[in-house]
Amino acid sequence: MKDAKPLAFSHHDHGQCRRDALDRAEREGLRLTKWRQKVLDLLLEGHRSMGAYEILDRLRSQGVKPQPPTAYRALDYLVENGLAHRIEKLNAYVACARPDACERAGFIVCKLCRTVAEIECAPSDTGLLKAAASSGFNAESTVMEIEGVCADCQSSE
Amino acid sequence: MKDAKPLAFSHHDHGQCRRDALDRAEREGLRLTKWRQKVLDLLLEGHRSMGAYEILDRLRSQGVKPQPPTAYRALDYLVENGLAHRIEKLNAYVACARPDACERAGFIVCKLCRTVAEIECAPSDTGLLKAAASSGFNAESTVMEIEGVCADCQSSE
DNA sequence: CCCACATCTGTTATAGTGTAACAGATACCC
DNA sequence: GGGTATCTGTTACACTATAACAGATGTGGG
Repeated sequence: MKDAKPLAFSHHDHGQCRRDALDRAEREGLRLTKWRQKVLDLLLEGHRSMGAYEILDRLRSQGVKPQPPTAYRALDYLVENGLAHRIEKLNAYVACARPDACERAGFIVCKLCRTVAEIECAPSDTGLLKAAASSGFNAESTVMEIEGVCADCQSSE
Repeated sequence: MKDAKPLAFSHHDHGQCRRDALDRAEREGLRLTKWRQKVLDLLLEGHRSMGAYEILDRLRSQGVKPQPPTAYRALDYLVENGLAHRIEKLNAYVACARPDACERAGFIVCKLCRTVAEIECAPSDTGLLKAAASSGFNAESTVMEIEGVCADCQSSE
């Protein structure tokens, strides 16, 4: 069964996640400038989502002093180009974990540790889309998130 | 076909929507205090979502001068008790349009006029839930939203 | 009735999230 | 090498949301 254990919540070769993301950026000729690279690096540390101001703090602890727009610009670019996703429930951002299928992504979000598992959702998962289409609605983006508490956080409560 | 035309995007007896919501509040013995009543009334004017500060402005134009916590308290109560929903994509709130089935609700959200159609999503719509359960994740809430432009706003662009 | 308790309201202040606007620097391409 | 597009730095501000505490109101039991 596919996705029996969402990646984020099981042990895996995370270095591979990182390489996949960087490979993809190169294949698609994306311009990873200084800030974009730094922000992506932070997000790729794991499958934990980070708020824009947490990212800013981390950048500042590296000796540079960027302002909020710097972080938001980098995040906007990464999201627009599929290297990251925004988690609406948390007002936070997470690296894309499925460069191959980052459209139709759904997210399992632990509200305690902010870890995010990215799941590929089949088109049939979105009865909403049919209802939208039937009324002439032009769909542009979808949000599918489940929020709760992951197994690790449950056992350490 | 059910939901062939989402309610919010078609002409309908909106008075009935309003009565359904108020009936439900009474059946469940919910305490609709002054502010909760006022805020619910505003949301029930239509199927348009409103931000907390838009609600505040509307309340203030009625002669009273509530502060932000007043609006947020009323909204929190309405959401917790199923009389309203929060739309994450818009940081906004909308009256519940399906008092009979407001769990498992999904939303079709016009980003221009902020109208929101509420759709009942079958359990099968959430392959995410299976993936979550398989990793011992304890799901507490779900977000399902499609954002785009409704037929009306497309034709008047 | 009236007391005790829970709930709701009023108020101040502040935290957290996100953008507008504009000037200056850098990369890219012909 | 010059013109264009893109990216960066900076200031200031807008929007969203909550903490904390005092006071008012409602509710049920004796």
